[in-house]
Amino acid sequence: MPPTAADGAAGRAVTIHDVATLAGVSPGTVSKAINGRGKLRPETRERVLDAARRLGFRPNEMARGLSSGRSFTVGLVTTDSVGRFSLPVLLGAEDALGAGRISVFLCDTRGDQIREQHYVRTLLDRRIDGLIVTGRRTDPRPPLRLPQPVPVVYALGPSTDPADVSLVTDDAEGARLVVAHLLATGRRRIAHLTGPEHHLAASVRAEHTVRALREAGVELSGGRVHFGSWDEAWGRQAARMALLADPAVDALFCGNDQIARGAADALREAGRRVPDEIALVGYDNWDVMAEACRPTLTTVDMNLAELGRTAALTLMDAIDGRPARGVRTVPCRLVVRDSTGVPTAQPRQRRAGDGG
Amino acid sequence: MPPTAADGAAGRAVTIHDVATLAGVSPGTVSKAINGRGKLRPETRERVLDAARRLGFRPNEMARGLSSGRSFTVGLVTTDSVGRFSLPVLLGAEDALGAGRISVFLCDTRGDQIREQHYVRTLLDRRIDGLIVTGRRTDPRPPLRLPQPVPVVYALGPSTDPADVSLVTDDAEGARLVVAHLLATGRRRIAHLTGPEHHLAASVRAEHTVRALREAGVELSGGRVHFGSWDEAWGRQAARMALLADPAVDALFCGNDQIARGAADALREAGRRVPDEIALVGYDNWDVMAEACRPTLTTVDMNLAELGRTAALTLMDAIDGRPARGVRTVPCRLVVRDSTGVPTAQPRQRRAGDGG
DNA sequence: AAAACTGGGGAAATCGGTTTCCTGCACGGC
DNA sequence: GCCGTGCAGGAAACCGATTTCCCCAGTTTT
Repeated sequence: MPPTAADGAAGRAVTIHDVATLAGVSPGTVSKAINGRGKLRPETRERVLDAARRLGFRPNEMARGLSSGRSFTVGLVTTDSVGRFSLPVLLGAEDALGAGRISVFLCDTRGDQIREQHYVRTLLDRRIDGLIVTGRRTDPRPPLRLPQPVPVVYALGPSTDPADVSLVTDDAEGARLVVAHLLATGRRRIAHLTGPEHHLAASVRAEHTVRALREAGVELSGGRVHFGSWDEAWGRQAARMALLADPAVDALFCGNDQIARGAADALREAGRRVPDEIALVGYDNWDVMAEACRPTLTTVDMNLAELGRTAALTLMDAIDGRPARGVRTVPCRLVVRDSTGVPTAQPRQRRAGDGG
Repeated sequence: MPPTAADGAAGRAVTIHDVATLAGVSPGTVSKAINGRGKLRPETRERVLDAARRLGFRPNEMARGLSSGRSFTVGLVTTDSVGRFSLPVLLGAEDALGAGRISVFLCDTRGDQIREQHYVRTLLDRRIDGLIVTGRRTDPRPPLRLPQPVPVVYALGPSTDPADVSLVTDDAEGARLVVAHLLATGRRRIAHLTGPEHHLAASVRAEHTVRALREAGVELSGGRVHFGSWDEAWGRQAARMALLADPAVDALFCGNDQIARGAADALREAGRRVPDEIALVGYDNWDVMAEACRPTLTTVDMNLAELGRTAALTLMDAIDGRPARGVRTVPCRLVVRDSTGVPTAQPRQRRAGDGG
């Protein structure tokens, strides 16, 4: 007795052979009917498809992959645990790949080289069609050691090998956007508070901030960038330093949203009104920080999901025989909220009991 | 010419047949040698293994899965996008599964029923051995509609079907831990500020908070739970309400870390010193909130990674023929930081410039 | 010395599809 | 009426492993 659509727990899964029997044709013909290959009478094709439908036939992807040589799977390797930055990239990639009927193997190496190597072997054993590697932020990483050549795309953290293709955020553009916005809203004494100088993200943003200001004929408030760490405590401290260095400072551009939030607290405690007396800008558009900040925070969104999507598309191109190389940037965008409101404007949406 | 370990880009992958040829045996014998099955002379086995090593042979997992009927893969479906809570669960599960030589397909349904159904079909087509489903928080969800029976474990958000097995956090224990800690450190007028009443997490924690207090012969400060939303703005507002309702309140137990953080800000602005005059407790142990809070926040850690690991182990048991059923809780733990320091103690670690 | 074991390893079926090659049939042209 | 043509679909090889079955040689048993 051949399985039926309603066999449920009872029988084994429906195979192409069952469909062939029901339709009164050979398995090969079923394959052709389903995949639209070969020459078949429309009537036959319809009969086969109907049989497949009646049995609830779903082709075994492992068997299919075995003969076709393509598994329609890719590996998603996050070298440095999945975090706040890699997660959106991951999801963006998974989204785009899913649309391309490709399934995703998730591998979290927790920053362990041994584990990374192990995962790569495992993925190759499963005959993945390609690999996406996300690293930490923008700092480059050595390329994956691959026993066999496989299409790879690096996302977020680029490969040090220029022959590889990498997708990164455009921190230079982000800094320029912020500076342009601050200048356009009338700020002239702009300070920059950011993370550790040895982080590429911090140094690149700082460099382009200074450059953009200089091109506009403006000098950095306080004369130097305040490098520190990425947390709120540093934001509070750095804001106080900036006020001390230049009491007339009228804007703080922070290297991330946490620093900005710390700065917001320090400014409030120092009695400086944001945005009336001083504007505040963050980076990352991390909703819980940007929305909880008082006032809500103007910040740069790096479009990480878009970066992930682009990485997936780039990978699919490479799998289809159109490889790419080099480092490519994904545009970011400025998200304007209350912390850079036009200075003369009154604070908007002052919620009951939400005293600044 | 058979492929060698160093064939790299040139040739096709090394197959069991290549190994057989090099070792001078049949493919079947190679399989036995590698998997430790059948009867082989030690000398033959060694010769085969050596040949495999020399060629860098790695068995094709798709072929292996086809004959064995097991794919050694599982699907990880997050019904409601991957977020702050589901991510640690995911990673914990992936960790445990990886240790069991099982690879993980990641599927993010973004809360879309259609997409969920699509993913389930796709995963079944790939002949996954089992499924883990993570939902949003503790609120139950209808079970997955499965065309074929497959082992499933629900994590974080339980299934409404008691025949399924679900793993959830132990919110009752969390509330009891907090109350016990507050009472033990001498607090007696304890208020509870939390999220929307219709969220199970909020109502369960509230219920057990009240119950634990009552069992200790203490009434809730203000006489009622302050339900609201999960954000900082509500935390600020609710804290002010709690102070108004009971000016002598000496502890605020908050339903999550964001509410607690908002409360911390409101308390500071109201001139109440934490923890000297009033203790503050959060829930979730979300590091960026708990560590950035002034003072650092005592909170409940739900052990979400552990929950994910347990879900994976439960699933592997089910796959091996030992199914489970019912809702199981994973113990949580209290993380004590400065916000509940013994009232008489001086604030510790007063960092330079970090005025409270 | 014949019969019965036993250990070692090969041949071939199998998993579930895909794809190539080939055949049978109907049709058209001469 | 015969031959070439083309269409529809079948047979079988193949993808890369696993596993059963079987055979052969050497050893033990009677």
